[in-house]
Amino acid sequence: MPRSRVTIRDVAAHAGVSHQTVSRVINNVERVSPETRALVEASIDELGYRPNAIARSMARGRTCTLACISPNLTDFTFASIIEGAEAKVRKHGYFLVSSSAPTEEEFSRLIDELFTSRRAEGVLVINPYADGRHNLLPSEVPTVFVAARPRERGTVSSVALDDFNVARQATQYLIELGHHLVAMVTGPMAEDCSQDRSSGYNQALKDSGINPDPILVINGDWAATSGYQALQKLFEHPSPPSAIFAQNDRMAIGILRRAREMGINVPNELSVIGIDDMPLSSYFDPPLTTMRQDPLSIGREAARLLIDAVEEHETAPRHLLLQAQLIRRKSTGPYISS
Amino acid sequence: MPRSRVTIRDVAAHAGVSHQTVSRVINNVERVSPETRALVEASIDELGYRPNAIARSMARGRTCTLACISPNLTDFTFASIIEGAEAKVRKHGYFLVSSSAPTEEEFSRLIDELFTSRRAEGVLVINPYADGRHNLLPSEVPTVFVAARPRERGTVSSVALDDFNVARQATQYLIELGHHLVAMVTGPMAEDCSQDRSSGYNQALKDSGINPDPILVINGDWAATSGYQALQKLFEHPSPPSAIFAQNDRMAIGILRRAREMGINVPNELSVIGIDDMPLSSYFDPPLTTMRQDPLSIGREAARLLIDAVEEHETAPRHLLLQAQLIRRKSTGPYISS
DNA sequence: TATTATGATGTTACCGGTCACGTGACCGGT
DNA sequence: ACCGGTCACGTGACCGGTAACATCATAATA
Repeated sequence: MPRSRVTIRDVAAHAGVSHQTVSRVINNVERVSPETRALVEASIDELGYRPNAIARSMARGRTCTLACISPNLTDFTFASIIEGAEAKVRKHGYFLVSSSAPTEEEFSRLIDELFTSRRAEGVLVINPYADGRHNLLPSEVPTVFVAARPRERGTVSSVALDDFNVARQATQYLIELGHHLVAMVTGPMAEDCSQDRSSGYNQALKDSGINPDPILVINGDWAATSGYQALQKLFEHPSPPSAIFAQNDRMAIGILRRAREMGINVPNELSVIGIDDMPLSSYFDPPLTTMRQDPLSIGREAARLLIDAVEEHETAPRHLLLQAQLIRRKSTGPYISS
Repeated sequence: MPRSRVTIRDVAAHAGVSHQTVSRVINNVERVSPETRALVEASIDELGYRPNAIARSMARGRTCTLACISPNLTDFTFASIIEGAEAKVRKHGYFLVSSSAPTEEEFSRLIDELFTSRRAEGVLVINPYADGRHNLLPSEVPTVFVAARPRERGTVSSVALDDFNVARQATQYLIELGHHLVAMVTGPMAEDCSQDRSSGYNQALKDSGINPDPILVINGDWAATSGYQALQKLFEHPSPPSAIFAQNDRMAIGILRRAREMGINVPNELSVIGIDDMPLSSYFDPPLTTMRQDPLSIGREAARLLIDAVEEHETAPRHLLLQAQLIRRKSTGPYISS
């Protein structure tokens, strides 16, 4: 790293003005005569001057760096959120440092590294878990939660899928197809998300005058395996469901897999719907009907809220709920009485 | 952002020493007496002092920030590489700014933003494309290429899958199962990766005394659709292959899909192998046999090389090739003559 | 004992910007 | 002609660290 870069004072000397005038030019401050401005700009070009972001951070006390902490970077939904946020953030002149923190302990360490040394100006927390991460945040750091609404703290903004409504629509769709025995496989019930999706499911049933049957609700853990096992359990009953709402696609895929093994025809004997629209979900057998969420938008919106908070355009916490779109594929079909 | 944070001089005043002594303590320089050190450390604790990373960057001329540029952040392989690199980099006290640059133009703009303002000390470029990205890099910036070996420039390090060897193993496996008509679906032939995988395939055939037949090679584009179309084309011939080596899993999935539609039984009538081991590839129908690569390791290794280059432990460019592991699932089986 | 080395610590400048304020030229109004 | 105000620009300090050098007491050496 050569220290030989041209500075504001080099430009000043070359243009025959003071360094402050150069600063004014590069910051587009008015109080500079057109001639001087032109002169300085010529010098800048000639010397190939570029402002040093570090020095600027130092002087202004602003780093133009935002952070994003996610349980991992590989999950398609998380990665899409990050991609959306990164693009948005960069468009506004910031950089995004994205890190993974699977555990609360790592989360805490990361927060420490990022903020006590004053590297980042704000943080976007992707946290589907029902844990205490929000308690680990220094209160003065602008924060936006994604994919989870921190219940107690009304002080930070959040962006999430409208879980209740999306689940309601998914369930409603199955009901409209004529199914009355509609089962559900949930995520971990400790998580807000799973609870809200469950509420949406119940609401849809009630709206259609169907009595929710606890036997038709199986708790899963988002992994495909748990869907696989859930189907097994559901079909041990004398009157198994004719449709299943899986709270995410991975579990839905597990259900499809087990159905194939058990010789259950999807969609003729069983309809399955998920949430997410993972990549290649149209390539499973049968192609999966699902509620497509738009994680890129979630990321973009979250970034917008964060930037607003950092720049204090908007101080009051806001909570955004985004919708999903029903993607009809081959894993769902009208109810056929056996 | 309150400016009210405690600085090195506050600590100095509190401990009754000079700020330089405090600097010595926090940097673990010897020349400090144990008593003074203890005194300063007590003051640090009491005041809750944390060094300001920006000021440090300013003074040292080092930012402790590395960058990673990838075509996107959502592809599972890319995301895993980034996750591996991020963890490694952070363990060494750096931060990683990961950005997506789908086009060369955006790549160029990003490089400009990252380096002309001196924010980043090195860059990790994930670039599977056969384009001119390496020409857009300032030559003095430490760089590591991932997932592509820049052909001309021997000056930057690289980490990649050993495409040749992995493809050879995949093909060899099919041959060992008794197949002689082994087809291949390639990636875009402009890319090194596709070429090397093709060479590996040819080598495996030659090793077994099988004459490569150009009719059995179809060019794809990595997308599932191209595998889908490839199968169609391959089975238009009077003597279709009994096995297909797809250069990635997505195309293999497309092949499986089309095979199902055409009533071709996999693996009895057709064996299919891919490369990658995508998530859920065991949930397709049938579960996909594939060569599992370890993108986390690729990321880690790339980060290691980059840090070495930045810290000049190692100046000569190095080129790492990682291996993959055969994962036997249900999409491949012994050759059964029809 | 005088001299020199050495370790512990303080002083001052510096990194490359920004900020607050100072200064002189020029303007219009009385 | 005098005065206050605005405009264009310069001066010096400052952000919070680090680096180079100075200083001073003490220990080792001649």
